[in-house]
Amino acid sequence: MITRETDYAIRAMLYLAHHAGDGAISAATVAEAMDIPYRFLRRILSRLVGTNLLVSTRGKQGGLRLARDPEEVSLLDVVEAMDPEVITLNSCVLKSALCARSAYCAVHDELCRIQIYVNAELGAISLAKLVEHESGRNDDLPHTI
Amino acid sequence: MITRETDYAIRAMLYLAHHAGDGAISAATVAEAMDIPYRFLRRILSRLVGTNLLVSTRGKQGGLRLARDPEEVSLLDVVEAMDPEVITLNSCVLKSALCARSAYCAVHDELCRIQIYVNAELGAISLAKLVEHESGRNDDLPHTI
DNA sequence: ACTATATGATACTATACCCGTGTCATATAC
DNA sequence: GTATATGACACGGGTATAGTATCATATAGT
Repeated sequence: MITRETDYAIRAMLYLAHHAGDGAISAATVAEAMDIPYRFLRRILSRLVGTNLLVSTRGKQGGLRLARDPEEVSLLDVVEAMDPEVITLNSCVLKSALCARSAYCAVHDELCRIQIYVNAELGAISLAKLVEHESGRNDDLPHTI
Repeated sequence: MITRETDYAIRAMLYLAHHAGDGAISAATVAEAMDIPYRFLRRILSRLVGTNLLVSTRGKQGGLRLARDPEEVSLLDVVEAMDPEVITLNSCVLKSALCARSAYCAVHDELCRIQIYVNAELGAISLAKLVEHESGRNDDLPHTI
């Protein structure tokens, strides 16, 4: 399950992707535009900086910007940055040691197969693709990116 | 994320599928065989009865049995019985009303697409298939179904 | 140099969910 | 009648989620 924290992270990344090339953008600006609690967002952005998805500059005129081109950042990157365990279907998929029976467990095999597909799909969705989709449909609507 | 409760439910269903035709099996037997805390399992089985996946008979010689053939019960059935929100990738996938921007949200669209695939996959995995896989590989191993 | 503006790093709280337990009532086979 | 089984709740500890609060630090512009 994608938590709200991760959801906010995606929104923030999308906003920054949409404004890539505009220089550094402050957390306050992102919070306002994306309707995310400021202090909560601060911690999220901090994490995204720590995982090298964002680059920050301090002080006046400072802020955040994407560390890579929007084409080079996937939804999976963002999700994994926020939660190393990703959207894991079942914990036994992640740590097979958790389940004594995992070596012989058919359920485990099936879940792993599905999990691999999900991760591949998320990895194939770039921020650029998402931004393109959104702006193509509703440039003038309120509260859109 | 599949919770441990759901995981137990799957294990229990698999055990009962494997012993389909053997008559009613008590919760105590399932708990012992599948290494699930008895009282916890009781509540889980109660839920599976309530959602018509299991049929129970009370009293001596009573217990649980599958309400349908193992071929007719999917992993999705079990997961949905335990948690109506299933393995939902994101809550906005389920209740679009949660997110004001969902109508124009590309992320929402992509997640829905993946979610549909996941559900279809889970729906295509029957208990019979799982039991067949397991027993084909390790009939003599300890702690297997 | 000073100040306003920006992030960095923690620590804190309240709520909710997860996992498991405990108790008592009720039905039924022998 | 009694042992055996499920039915229906209520309770509690631990942990994660969602959000807040505070202070330190860096920097652009005056």
